[in-house]
Amino acid sequence: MSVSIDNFLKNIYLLNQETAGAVTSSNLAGRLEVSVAAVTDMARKLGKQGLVDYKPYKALNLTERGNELALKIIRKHRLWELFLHQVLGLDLLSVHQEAERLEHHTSDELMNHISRFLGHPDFDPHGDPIPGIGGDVPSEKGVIPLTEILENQQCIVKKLRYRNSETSDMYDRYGLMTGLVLRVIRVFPFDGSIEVKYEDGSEVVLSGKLASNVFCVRK
Amino acid sequence: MSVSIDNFLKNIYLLNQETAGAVTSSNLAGRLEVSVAAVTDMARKLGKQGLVDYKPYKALNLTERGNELALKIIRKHRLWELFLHQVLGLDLLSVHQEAERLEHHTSDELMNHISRFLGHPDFDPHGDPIPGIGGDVPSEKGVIPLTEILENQQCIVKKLRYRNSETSDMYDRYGLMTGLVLRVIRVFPFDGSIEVKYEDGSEVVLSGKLASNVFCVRK
DNA sequence: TTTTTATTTTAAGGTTGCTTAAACTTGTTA
DNA sequence: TAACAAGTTTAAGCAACCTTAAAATAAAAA
Repeated sequence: MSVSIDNFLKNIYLLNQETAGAVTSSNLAGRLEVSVAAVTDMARKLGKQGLVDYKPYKALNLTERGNELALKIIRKHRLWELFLHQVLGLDLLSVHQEAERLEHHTSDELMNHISRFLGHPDFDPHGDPIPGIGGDVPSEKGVIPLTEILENQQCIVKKLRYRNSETSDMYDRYGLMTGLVLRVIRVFPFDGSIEVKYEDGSEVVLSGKLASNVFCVRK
Repeated sequence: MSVSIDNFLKNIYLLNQETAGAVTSSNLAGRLEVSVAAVTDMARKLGKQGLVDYKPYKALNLTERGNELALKIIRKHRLWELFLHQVLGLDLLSVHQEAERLEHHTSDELMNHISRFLGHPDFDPHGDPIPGIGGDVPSEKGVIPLTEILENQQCIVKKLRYRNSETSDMYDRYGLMTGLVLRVIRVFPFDGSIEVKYEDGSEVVLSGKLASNVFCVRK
């Protein structure tokens, strides 16, 4: 299984999750940073191999086998992230970049060693679920965007979406991290921004866009 | 830097060390498991890039820059080996196979984290020296083959050469590992085999060939 | 319904790292 | 010294994965 195929399958899966909609060639091409033609080629090829359900001009879907492979890669990615963060102390941004490469070059055996070392964890340091060996994805029941928390309710941050250099800076600026306890003070309908209070008593206003990427459970 | 180039440089370095002689295209081809023609191609290409000193029909040598790169890869390989063995408990054979892939996909930064985590070690679990960030190779002064130890002398095993499924089985069979203390009881000049005594009092005879791959320091 | 626009596919071609087979060097042997 | 054997290089070609540009299709607007 080549790195290209790995990434192709993985990103169909992720794109499907994130947008909850049809995965198009151009979406995927943008995400993989290759031409749309390259996506068509690969889709047809993996269609023949029974990993992707490919019909010309139609949305891309994984077959059951394709899904299994995608989950395997994602398992490796997220276990590496947690390991590098927890054991070696890498920051959340580096952790993603390293995992992005290591995930393709790690045997199932090594990954299981790492999983055992970590106590078979369910979530990575970004709050994303780590698929099990059998492909079962830990449930994120009750995890909702911060924007759905009502005024005066408390919640615990579970997940910060889309970690990249831009969002990472924002998260750091506001001290947002998984496990943080917040109370929603006010919601401003005007622009969707949300005023929250930290446990230490300090208060800040988060933009609606930022808040929609912060996921939490009600307390 | 591609995996192929990494491996090309690394194996010129290692072959040079091991045979202490000229590295030929066919030697290298055998080791890399590619055709001789592929080696010629790559040699010419890396010659142009200033990483290999290439002259047609002559032995292959690394330039200074090529040497630096080779040492960087070897550093990564050996740090991974030690880490996987010491921290995750993988056996010495798996450790090599995993490192063989991970070495090409690990950033310098991650490697430095691992090195720090391990306390900047000097030797990997096979007893091979781990090059430093600056490319300095820890000295193996006083490390000699077991065949050079005289009768009735004691020594400490420092290194078991050529770990593969064949040798590994032998090493396991005789309980040979780095750190082991041995006393040479008798040398049989007939076939070069050597009788040794373990610390627990048990005695075995090692073949001359096996003994020549066991390296140690006098005690 | 026809036309326009956006998206997708096809076609042709490039690069990398490999292959086999033929041609060529080199060094040794007769 | 001529010829041979071993080893090396060159030549031609292949597969994977990508590119750009032209052709085809689908979906939306007129």
